[in-house]
Amino acid sequence: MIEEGYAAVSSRRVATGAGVNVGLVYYYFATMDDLFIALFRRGAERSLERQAEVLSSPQPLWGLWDLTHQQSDPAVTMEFIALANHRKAIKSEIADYSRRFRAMQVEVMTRVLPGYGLDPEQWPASSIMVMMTGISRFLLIEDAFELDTGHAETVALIEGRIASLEGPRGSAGTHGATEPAPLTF
Amino acid sequence: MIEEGYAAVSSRRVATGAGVNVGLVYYYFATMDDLFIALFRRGAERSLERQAEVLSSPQPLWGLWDLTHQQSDPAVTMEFIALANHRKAIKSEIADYSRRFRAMQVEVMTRVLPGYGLDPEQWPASSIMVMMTGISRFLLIEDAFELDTGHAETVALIEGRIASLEGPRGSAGTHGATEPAPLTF
DNA sequence: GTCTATACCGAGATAGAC
DNA sequence: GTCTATCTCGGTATAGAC
Repeated sequence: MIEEGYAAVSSRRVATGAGVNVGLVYYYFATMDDLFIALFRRGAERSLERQAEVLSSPQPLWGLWDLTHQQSDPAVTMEFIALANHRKAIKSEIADYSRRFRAMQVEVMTRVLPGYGLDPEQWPASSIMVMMTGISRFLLIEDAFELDTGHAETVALIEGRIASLEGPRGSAGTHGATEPAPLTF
Repeated sequence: MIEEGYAAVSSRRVATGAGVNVGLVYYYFATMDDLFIALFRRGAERSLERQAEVLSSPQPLWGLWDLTHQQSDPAVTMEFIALANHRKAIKSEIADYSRRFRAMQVEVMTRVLPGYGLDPEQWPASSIMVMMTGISRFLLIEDAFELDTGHAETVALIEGRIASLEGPRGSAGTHGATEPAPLTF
């Protein structure tokens, strides 16, 4: 899927890769869509766990930011999104999990951000999450195309804001900046 | 391609859709990749023209922001990105055009943003473009999945910043805010 | 330039033996 | 559970007549 795209994932190739017969693939997964959904679900569950971990850390913003840059292979994500464009079952599966990811983020951030001196009226937790996620995903996609115009500057800018809110990366406990950070995310 | 994904685009179906014979498709496009590249190029050229237009308007920030929300069908974009993951020729085609889009944006913004009172050290034009593009693309993708948590808030936030720099949407000439806008993008 | 005809392959999926 | 065998379809691509 990563190397050749979802269209290259066939029952025959899965069988061969597993050292097994084609019929057996259909014994476990009635259709190829079922197989894709099982694959997605397994990955999503793992990611949910990892997100829960970093969100419960002393520096959830740093945790989330770093998580995107490490974990998520943008290629496989793009494949699933493309798949979802024309397979309803997969689309709703992705939508369900995305809601859970977002809900978990917003729940934590709504509690944490005011302590950082961020006015929730001006900087709603949900917006912070949408913007942060959008930007980091976009950076990864561009990376895959070897596009990097403005990337270093953007990373520096975002990480500067995170640091002003949570203190330097890895310095657990020093967050809750003494001088209320400028409201500039 | 939009309805069923790139994998559903076959020489046979293209031929049928065009009311023409399969052989003729291969007469014009030696391989299906050539056809995809031609398709992408045509769309990209049109988009480049539209971008040039809005960038030369009196409110280039508003123009760019609105352009993403109107024009770009995220579905077809996703399909091309997925395609690019495993077809080198398409990948480099997309990369080339992306560089041209970004270069055009940065060129204009580097001239324009200082006049808005934005310090280029703190807010490099390239970063503004990366962030704005990333966020608006992300919003569109989520929309396709009927996810809208935080969307309204984020749009309000971004549009508020644009308005503080360029004045209200559509009010050409009133930009260059009289009171230097707070440096908060 | 457009068509007919065809070669060849791999896809999804099922039946039925073991 | 696992395999063999097979059906049916649609994919890419080409040769060659018109």
